[in-house]
Amino acid sequence: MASRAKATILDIAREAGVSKSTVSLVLQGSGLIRPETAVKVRKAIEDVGYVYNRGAANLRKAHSNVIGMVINDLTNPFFAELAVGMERVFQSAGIVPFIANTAENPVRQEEVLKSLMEQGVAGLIVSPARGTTPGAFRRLETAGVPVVFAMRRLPDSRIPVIAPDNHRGAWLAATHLIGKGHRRLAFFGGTSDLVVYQERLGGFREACDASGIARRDVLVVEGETSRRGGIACLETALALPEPPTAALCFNDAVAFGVMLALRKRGLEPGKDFAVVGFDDVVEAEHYMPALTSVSVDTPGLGERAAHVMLKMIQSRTTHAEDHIGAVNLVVRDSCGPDRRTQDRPAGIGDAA
Amino acid sequence: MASRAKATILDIAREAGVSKSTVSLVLQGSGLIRPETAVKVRKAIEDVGYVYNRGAANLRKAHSNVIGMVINDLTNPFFAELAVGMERVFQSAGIVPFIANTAENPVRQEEVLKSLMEQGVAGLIVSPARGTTPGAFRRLETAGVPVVFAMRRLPDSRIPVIAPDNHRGAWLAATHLIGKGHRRLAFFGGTSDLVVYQERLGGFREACDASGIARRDVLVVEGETSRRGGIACLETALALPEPPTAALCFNDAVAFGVMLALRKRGLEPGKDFAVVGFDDVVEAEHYMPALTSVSVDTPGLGERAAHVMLKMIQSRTTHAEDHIGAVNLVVRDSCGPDRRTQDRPAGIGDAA
DNA sequence: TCCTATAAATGGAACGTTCCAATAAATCAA
DNA sequence: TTGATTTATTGGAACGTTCCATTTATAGGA
Repeated sequence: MASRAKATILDIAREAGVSKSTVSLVLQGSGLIRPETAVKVRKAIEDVGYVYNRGAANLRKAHSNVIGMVINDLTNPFFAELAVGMERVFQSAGIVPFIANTAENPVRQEEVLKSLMEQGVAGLIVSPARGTTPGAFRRLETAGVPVVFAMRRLPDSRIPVIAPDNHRGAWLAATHLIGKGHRRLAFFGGTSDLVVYQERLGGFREACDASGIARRDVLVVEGETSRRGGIACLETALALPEPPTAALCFNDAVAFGVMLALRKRGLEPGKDFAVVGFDDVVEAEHYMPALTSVSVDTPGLGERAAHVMLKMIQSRTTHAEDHIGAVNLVVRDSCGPDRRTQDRPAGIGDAA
Repeated sequence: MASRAKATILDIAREAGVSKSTVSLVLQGSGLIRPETAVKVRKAIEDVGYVYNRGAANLRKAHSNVIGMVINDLTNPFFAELAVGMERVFQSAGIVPFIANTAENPVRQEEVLKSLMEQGVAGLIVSPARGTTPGAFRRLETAGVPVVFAMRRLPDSRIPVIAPDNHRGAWLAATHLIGKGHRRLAFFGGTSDLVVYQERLGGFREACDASGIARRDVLVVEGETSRRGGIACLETALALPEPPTAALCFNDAVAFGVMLALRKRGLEPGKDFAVVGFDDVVEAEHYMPALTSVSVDTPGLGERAAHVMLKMIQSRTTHAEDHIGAVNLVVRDSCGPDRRTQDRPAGIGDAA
């Protein structure tokens, strides 16, 4: 029924009896056209079922209004929370961010970035996949497209980063565990090729060292940053002759896996083994037992990243300051005291 | 450092000493050009740091290669699973789907659809937000853009739908509950403006009627399709003089909320109150207790939707057959028998 | 040798928009 | 009235590609 060939501004112009330039002006909301003319044009736009062709417009205009969001794991609810924060600020700027998933695969990431660039994005917010090569963002840089890293960073790059204070978060968590009387600790999940991993492990180690925990009493098990990874980590740890009694997990997904694996073995998370997560996703509060976790204000970081992006686009620069978000430990039920401490009658102020 | 103005095929042509047409041919992988020439051109492409301008190309070409995916709730892991299925098939077709979130907001959805259309998408896979007006997709239709609905449908539209057999799934779940001896049942969550809701509630009702459960013994509580909605539903139900002993929930998120609220009241899900979910997201298996849920093969539906989309684009049609996916009930630990039945010594084959 | 067939490469028009410079119409100052 | 100024509107060139119709080079057949 509808006219087959799609309508252009020329069709609108004919319909409204004005020139294409006038239509263009109306489309851009220019104040130069007479209100009555604008009304007439807008009516014609409706009548012909016009769809604006942004591709054509971008041919002339300097900037598009598309912002891409490249994330490494869509199934991790953490990133959904991050995305929601960003969307809040982009929405009020009249921008619709497009989300693309790389599924932690650098090759896929390459494709995604290429596709986004070809689309002419105005900017990119990226949480790089693990194993991303240093040169992966070279092209973006030479093209002058503003890029912001969220949550993760690349070893030597000059791209601005929005991330939580990983070092401090891990330090907080470890200190808490030690304060509960634990003396053999573990760090579960993640891989050393991630900068975040280094930071979190660093904070963890620092707290252990400061409290005089011997190096041989801290166990580090690398693994996938997922529930499955957590399960695997716990299995490895408990197979050891002298297993740890508490663990800080790389993120909440890992922690959930650990709790699951504990249950499968008939152990009670929090009582028989203490576990702390990282990120504090909304599920953490609702788990059984509720997960103690390092809260990073995820939507807040998303908002911040979006703001930085907007500012970069506006000032047509490709640089910006890093932003390290404050963290704090949310203590819930997943980490009680060390069993050995617990066996003795515990007095008030029973410190480690 | 990099040449400021971005390179075009003309720059490549100059660099390689050929015509722009030749470059274009190489870009499209045409077999018409001599291999040595192709190599020369490809080198030039690298040298000038060229980025393909898809907007310009789409001006001439009939179809773009962008497919949009519009989902109503990014934070529901269910949709992440759906997206993952789709991505699998699109990836092998060399397509990067762009995901956009509407957050269950029809106004936002309007913006998202508009933006995607302006971008010149080749097709759209949509899970419409609740409260979507019937005319919301009119524009898409007149523009001849292929659209597929996933999971949700609109009352009177002719747009093809990929969805699970909601009626049967709910029927299965209700029958299971009744078989466990429950006589006062509830349906929690969702709102009647959703077609899916009608279908699921319909299957539920049918099973109740068939088993001779009186209408006044089935309670229907509408609510948000989220954890929070589930909490609210349970509160309402338990405030009643004769509360139900079991509930089928609109989806797993609601079920999680219900279990949570039960715990808060000191009740044990599965023992004191039976709950069944819908969708069977991966978390269901890992919950405490593990959630009995209607499995719909989410990634499979995603794949199917993507295939249908691809076929529609290829055959440049805007119609396709609906696809109703098989479902089955995965029985786990969240629904034991009715307490009253349980109080009596239960014999083998203790049927309802 | 010339003609024809095939292979490879090319120029130019078109796609739908924006933006500049130019025009036309309306208003004002003298 | 005339010229200057302001307000609305407009034609045309440009943006970076594709694709058609040509041209040019290469080879084969007589």
